[in-house]
Amino acid sequence: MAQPISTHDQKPPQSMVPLCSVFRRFLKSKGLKYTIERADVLDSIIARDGVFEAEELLLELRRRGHRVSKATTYRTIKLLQDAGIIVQALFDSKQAHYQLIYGKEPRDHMVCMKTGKLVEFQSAELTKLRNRICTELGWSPVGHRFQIYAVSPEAKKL
Amino acid sequence: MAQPISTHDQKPPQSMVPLCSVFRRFLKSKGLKYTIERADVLDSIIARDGVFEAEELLLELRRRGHRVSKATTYRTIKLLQDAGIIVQALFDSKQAHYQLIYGKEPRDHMVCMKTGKLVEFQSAELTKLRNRICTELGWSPVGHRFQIYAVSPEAKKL
DNA sequence: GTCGGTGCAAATGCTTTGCATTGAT
DNA sequence: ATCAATGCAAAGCATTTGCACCGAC
Repeated sequence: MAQPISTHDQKPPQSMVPLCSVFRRFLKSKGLKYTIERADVLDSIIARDGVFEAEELLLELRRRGHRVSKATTYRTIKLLQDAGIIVQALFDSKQAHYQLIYGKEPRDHMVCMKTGKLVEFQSAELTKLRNRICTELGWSPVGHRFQIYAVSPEAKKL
Repeated sequence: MAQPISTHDQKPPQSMVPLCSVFRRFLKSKGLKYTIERADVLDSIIARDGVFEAEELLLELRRRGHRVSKATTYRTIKLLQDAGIIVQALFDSKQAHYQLIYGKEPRDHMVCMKTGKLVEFQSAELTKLRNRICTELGWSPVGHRFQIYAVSPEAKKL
């Protein structure tokens, strides 16, 4: 039912069209340009494949030898949201967390209250429930965010 | 199944013990004091009964003729979170939203993508699903946050 | 060659904190 | 009387923005 997803031992299901093309097409449709900096930001996001925050992304960019300013990184994050490639995933109010969603199944999160461990999972049942709730109330579902706060098996042993 | 909740036309199910006592007891257990300001903040939160943000709470306090500083309001919000009386409900990364939870059933949220309309609802099925997902993965559920992004019936007509 | 893009540093806006004063127990 | 709480204003931090220069189309 709920499928846990390791962020490390499996490749994400990529859509046929590479992400950079999707982004480039989006930019062109808005009369915007596909620059090296924007490509570098997207590359680093793909490299992290999962949940990330702005500061981490900056570090990843530096690690890969890319010299993109903080301002441009934030500006690109915003564009990628508009393009529907990433979305915000809020865990706390301190800072925004984002996740790559284009060409992926919706992923929900389970956070350990003791260790902070984060596990992503998918649940088709949840999506069905969401759609049912919307229909009952006359709304049209667009998306959702589901976060479970729990104690992980490892933390229980501590 | 999913029960929509109007925030206006019904009293919240209050627990037997008044909230102020719960708070006072919490403070005492921590060697902290129950001050007029803290009581005023809690009163205003109860008056709003639902989701609120810090700035709104300040306004509610002023409306009721209470003179509580911004600093104290934020400090009290933090204490109320520690006491398990309110929790954060994140809708966007701009600012924190909080909701009163003590003595209430867990409430989830449906936000209209077009009008920003917010509806709270309860779904026992969701909680059951949450528990099932946790059990399957060996975790112990503590709480959850579920937000549906959708288009409301009124917005569809626009 | 033209706009839009970039980096920098300054500005924002929510939230937190240091400090002198006030007040609950 | 004591020790924490308050209010104010200043500080923090993530994020945004103004502006002069740069570069993709």
